Amino acid sequence: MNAPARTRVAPSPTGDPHVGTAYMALFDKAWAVRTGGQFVVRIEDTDRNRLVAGSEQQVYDSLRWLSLEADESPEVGGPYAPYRQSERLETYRPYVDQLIEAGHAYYCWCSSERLAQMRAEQQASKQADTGYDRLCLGLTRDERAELPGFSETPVVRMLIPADVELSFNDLVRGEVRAPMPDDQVILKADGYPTYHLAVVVDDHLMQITTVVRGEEWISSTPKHRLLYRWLGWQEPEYAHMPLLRNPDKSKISKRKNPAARLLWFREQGYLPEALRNFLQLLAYPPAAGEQEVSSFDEFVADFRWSKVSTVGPIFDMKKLDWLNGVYIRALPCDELADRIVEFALASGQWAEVPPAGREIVRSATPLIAERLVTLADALPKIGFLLTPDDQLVVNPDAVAKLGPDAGQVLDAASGALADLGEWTAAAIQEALRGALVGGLALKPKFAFAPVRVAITGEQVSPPLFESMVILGRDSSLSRLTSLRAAL
RNA sequence: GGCCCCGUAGUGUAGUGGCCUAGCACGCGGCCCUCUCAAGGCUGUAACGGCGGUUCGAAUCCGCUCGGGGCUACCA
Repeated sequence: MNAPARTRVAPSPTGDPHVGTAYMALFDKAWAVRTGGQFVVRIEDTDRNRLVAGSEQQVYDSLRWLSLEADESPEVGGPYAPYRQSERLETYRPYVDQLIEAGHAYYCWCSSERLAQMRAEQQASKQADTGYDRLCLGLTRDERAELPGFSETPVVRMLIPADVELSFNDLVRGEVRAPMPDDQVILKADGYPTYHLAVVVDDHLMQITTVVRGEEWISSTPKHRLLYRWLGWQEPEYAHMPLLRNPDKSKISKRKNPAARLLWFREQGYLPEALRNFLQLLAYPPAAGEQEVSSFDEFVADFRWSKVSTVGPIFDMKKLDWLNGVYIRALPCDELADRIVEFALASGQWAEVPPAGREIVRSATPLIAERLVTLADALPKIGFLLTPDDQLVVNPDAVAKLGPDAGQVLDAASGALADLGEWTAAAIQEALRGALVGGLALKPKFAFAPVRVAITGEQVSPPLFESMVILGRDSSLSRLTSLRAAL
């Protein structure tokens, strides 16, 4: 058994929460729960230029929506607060000074213009190593000021030794080699730390034992390990997850893929448990004989890092649709009905719950549960039940496809139903079968089509007889009559 | 350009030298069921990027090659 792990997800509040945040959080949380540890949310807001108001709250809301609540976060607090990097600024500075004093870091006054020019030249000359050229290394401010490309406010850079260790062990991939780093900036001119410094200091101070992050960080890991060593701290374990992809195989992005926005799934009417299962599947394929549909508890019970995939998966929406259907069908009908109502309100399908709306949704949900892909599909399917008879819109295409005997069928149906003793699905079916299939010698498929169009306005609908029960006898007869008159 | 990660059907994958004439799921096609559409049942389709090794034997090991991705910021 493993020691209790502390894991963390560290989103940047730079817009709508990214689906990758939930993806990482799922694996973070799974490992924390598995080992009896804690899952922490830390907000990485050191990039002041890209901050977006409200984005942080959306992170908490969407993680809660997915049942991936943090044990510690800026929202709920915790023993290692503050959990927001912008509130930890004074925390980082002493370590920077310590590194400078020890000769592991140095000031750099190069202007961004000079840096850009240097990079361009390196590109043009197709030089092998493209890192910072160390112009400022060993110089005082005044010495450096004599040289071109000077900027008054310095940054602090790491002094990467030539023998930096490039290999490390990864929980998912085993032994991994990373590229040679350059003299990375760790403290920006505005006094904010870069990710590299902040992540190491915070992870250490917050006692994070297992760093779960995207594959794109593999190349930065040697820098982080160097900082741990210089600061005399114990390193965490690393788990680099495969990157989610767009259909064109590039790293998933909001520009190319609406599903890169975590909120998109909620807006589309996906169930959080289905999305959670889907995200799990992307990086944690079932072994032979195992099920794809699995709960979070089952996921946790079985969890092993070695089972995590190393290949970046492309989002397969068809699979998500299928999974969502599986979860919808597994929900108790009353709960599904409540979620449909909730979704209708949240999405704007309904401004408010119409009279009898909730009851109608409840009684109609059993009829449509197995016909739904998302919650968004529900209301359109039962709109005819929520519409007053005189406002029912009958689709002209549906009418056009009816046979020439439609009028006769409707008359016979009305006749059979007018004096029906009990208004139940079974009784309605029996009466209509007798009158149409038996009486008019029609095939069931053609016998019921005109009735369906009259009742629902469409060619395709939830089960007809059950729908008529919900609608009631008066409405049903009135609709049969209206279509008869309109033919 | 340099370094790193990855490469099984349309998609996600199982597979760690013989059990693989390559399994599963989604998708797609067919049939059954059936008041439409779904759901469900049965069934079909389709893949080891390429080339060389190692071996009695390779999807599995090695080399090269091709392809995709990532990093190469005072972004994370």
